[in-house]
Amino acid sequence: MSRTPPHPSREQIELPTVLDCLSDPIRLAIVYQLAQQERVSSELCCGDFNALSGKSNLAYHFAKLRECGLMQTRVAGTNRFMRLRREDLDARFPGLLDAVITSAAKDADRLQLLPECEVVDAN
Amino acid sequence: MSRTPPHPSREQIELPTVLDCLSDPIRLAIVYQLAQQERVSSELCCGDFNALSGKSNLAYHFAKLRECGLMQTRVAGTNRFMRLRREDLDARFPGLLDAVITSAAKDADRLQLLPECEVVDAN
DNA sequence: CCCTATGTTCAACGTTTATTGAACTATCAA
DNA sequence: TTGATAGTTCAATAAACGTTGAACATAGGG
Repeated sequence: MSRTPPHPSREQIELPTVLDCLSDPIRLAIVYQLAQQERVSSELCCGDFNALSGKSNLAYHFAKLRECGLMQTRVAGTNRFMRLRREDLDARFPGLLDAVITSAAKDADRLQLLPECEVVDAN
Repeated sequence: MSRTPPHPSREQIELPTVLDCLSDPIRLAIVYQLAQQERVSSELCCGDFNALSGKSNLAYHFAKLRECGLMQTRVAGTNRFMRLRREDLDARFPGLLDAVITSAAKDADRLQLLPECEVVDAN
């Protein structure tokens, strides 16, 4: 349980897989929360998402997000820290991640996302 | 079989549903093809997608695309003409559709999309 | 060393999904 | 009216998906 799990290379990241990953409400909430955390340029660990679902269900969604290339997992002691693969995603699919985050932010209440911070555009 | 099928209103269009719809390779190809057609400001009918799959399978995907709000279906005689709901989508999710189309265009060969026209950015 | 905290893995389950072919409906043209 | 064309609907099937709880692995603190 201590080794870094496998990640796809930048070129292996596929559009349909990424979209499918983002289409699940729980995973979208995870990505949204990671995007908020980007502003503080820091990572989050599994426990920070406990509000979203049970531990084992979250582990399932974390694996999907990692395998599709949306996020990086770093193992540190008994914790796993994760962050968005912003650079790789922007290189492969320019503007996509930002459009998704912005759209999610607009619908934050409908999607039951944490308000967390102020949002760019009011509508 | 002659009445216009139901479409969601602009406000009823949901982000996860749209992303899920776009995550299927056949539906992504349909949307991509409709986006190419936008340049000629014209519509396409079901038969124009016969290269992608069988008729009944296409009808299934058309229904999904319509129900999630990605496209409009107009009935004319024995034909159904469709177009992207560009305005509604841009209003709800600014930049999202363009980012998806651009990303798909970059991966056109990998996604087995028709080359159709020239593409904005080479990479 | 034990105990606790953090996460993963596994088997089980019920649900949804994409795909098929056959049957059907509707429109148009001869 | 007959036939062809365009597309939908239905039932069936196999695969994938999300969720659960129990068992497991690992690391750190007393």
